[in-house]
Amino acid sequence: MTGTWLTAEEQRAWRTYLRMSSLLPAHLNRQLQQDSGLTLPEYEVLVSLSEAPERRLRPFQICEALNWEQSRLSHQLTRMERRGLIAREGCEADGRGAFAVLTDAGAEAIASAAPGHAGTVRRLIFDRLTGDQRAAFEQACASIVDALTEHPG
Amino acid sequence: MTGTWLTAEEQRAWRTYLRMSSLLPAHLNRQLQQDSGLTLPEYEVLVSLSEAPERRLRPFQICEALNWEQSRLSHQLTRMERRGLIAREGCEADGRGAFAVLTDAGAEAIASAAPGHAGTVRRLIFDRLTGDQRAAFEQACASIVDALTEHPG
DNA sequence: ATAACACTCATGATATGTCATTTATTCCGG
DNA sequence: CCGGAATAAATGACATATCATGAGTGTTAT
Repeated sequence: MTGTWLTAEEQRAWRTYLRMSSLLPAHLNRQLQQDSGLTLPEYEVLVSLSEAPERRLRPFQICEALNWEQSRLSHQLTRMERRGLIAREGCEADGRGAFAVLTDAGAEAIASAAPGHAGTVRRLIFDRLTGDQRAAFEQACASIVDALTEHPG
Repeated sequence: MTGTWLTAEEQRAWRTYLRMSSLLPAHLNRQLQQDSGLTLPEYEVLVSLSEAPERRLRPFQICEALNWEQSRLSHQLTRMERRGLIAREGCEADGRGAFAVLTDAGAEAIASAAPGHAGTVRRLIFDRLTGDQRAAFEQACASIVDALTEHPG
């Protein structure tokens, strides 16, 4: 279906990407886990909340921000609530809704984890790319995101 | 730890990447699942085997090819064996070892899934990148892979 | 008003991934 | 040879992700 195969260059690029996409999250996850006891998904949720007004967001907003499935987030919030990183509150404006709120412990955790994580990202990635490369990389990622979000089907 | 934060441009690039890295595998996985009943991990294992001499590889070779953890592969092979996609055989040359062998059903599955998958990858990614962008993207991925594999620590 | 539909979120079952440990074998220095 | 270290692979316990579904609430057209 859909015609042609990938060219040799495309194949090579694609496999390089696959390799990277397998190694990078695993590495980041371990760095984070060892240095601060947080997992990468936890970190991402905490970042979202820490940047939100009043340290709180509706779950569906977190889903949009992170491009997660609703159910994944719900389970994740349950675990994070159990660990004291966030709390759940009801939403007065919308009876269906809820809020995920950053606890003090969560704020502390993200504050202490962020520098090490950011440093790792910078060292692994941005220190090794020229400005042009960084721009091209971002552009490529943006194109792919567009392709995935533009036509809903 | 490790000093400076990310610049605004780096942040933006990084978040774009994160967005892409969340959307792309999910999309590919669904396309594959719906069109051919295979999951992305299954597909990757089958590709490795289908390219190997005699359609067989030692598990540790698959791990190297895919950068997977050994235990993940072992569980995956168990599931794929149960589904009839691969078979396990002993290794005469090395008593500890084993072989994962592509079955006829596995070969059929990968053959029928590959064109659709490749087409999706091309359409989502390579059709939208100029040659320069593709090269820059590959280069960026390669740099990251280097960073992650060079110094074992 | 109210019925049909859409939205928000949670849950349970299942699939998948990770970590620590175990078993069996090979490799290598004495 | 032989004993200790390293390698190959599997396993069980647990963490996480996905899928299908359900319960409760809002929204809208008639």
